[in-house]
Amino acid sequence: MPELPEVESIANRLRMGSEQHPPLIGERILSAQVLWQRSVAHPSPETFIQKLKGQTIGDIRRRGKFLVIDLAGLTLLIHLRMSGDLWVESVSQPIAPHSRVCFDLSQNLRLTFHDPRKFGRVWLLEDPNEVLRELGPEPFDPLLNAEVFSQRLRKLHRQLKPLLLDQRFLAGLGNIYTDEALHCAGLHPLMSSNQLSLAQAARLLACIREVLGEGIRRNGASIDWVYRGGDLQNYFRVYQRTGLPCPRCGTPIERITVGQRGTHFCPECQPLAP
DNA sequence: CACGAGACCTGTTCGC
DNA sequence: TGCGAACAGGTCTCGT
Repeated sequence: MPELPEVESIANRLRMGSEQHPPLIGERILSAQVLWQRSVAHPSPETFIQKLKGQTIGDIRRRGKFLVIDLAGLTLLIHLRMSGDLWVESVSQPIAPHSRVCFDLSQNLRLTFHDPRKFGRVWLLEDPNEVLRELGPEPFDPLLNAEVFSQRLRKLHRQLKPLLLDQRFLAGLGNIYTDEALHCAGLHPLMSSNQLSLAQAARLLACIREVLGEGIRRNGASIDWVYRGGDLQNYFRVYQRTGLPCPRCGTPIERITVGQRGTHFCPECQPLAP
């Protein structure tokens, strides 16, 4: 589910608080419960529960699609994958179905990792880089300029869509924002990365930042029963718009499957060079 | 190295 | 109405 803008929105809400709950910074973890064992990637659920007890929440931030929660000498990483979300509830509430890991906090608060599809994972690590070092650069990293991006694209021979989804190449893009960025840049999802000119690479990078920035401003996208909060879904240009007119030229949007992912594009604005 | 398929999971929507 | 198929914001692993 959540891509960079959704994870950033969630991290911001947990850190700053909202109308529903106070900021979680400084909250003490009184106890943790693991309701689905495989949701804890590391360490064992028993050790996870034992080490978390009495910890205090430091900063809460985002790296790629990971939520990063600093504790004292330990870091809690959470990846929401397809259907994960984080809820802040009262400890007096019954535990909702599909809750996988619960953290009971001071002030009668409970942080719940809710994940119907069970794909999400949490890690408790002394060194978060054990997991995070595999990630590519952040899309907004100022060191990632057009020249650097162009060279990274050019030294690989990969289709643009699967490449942009590869978190080792760039951290944070998922299916929605990749389709939107490729449409913005006028590039076909099957185009080979080594064929991009410097100008095309520069445009693609600018478009990635534009669509992610719009997603962050709108607090992400909310689709179906998963994740509520943002409203970017009302502004999609191609994603889930198969057969509807391209907002730029009016040609019906097409849907193909690339790397087993639904892929939406405008055949007029995003031609595939021979 | 690059790509495709299968696995991991549950819930919703679509087509007959 | 019922029921199976298709689909869903992600990632890993294996085979070619």
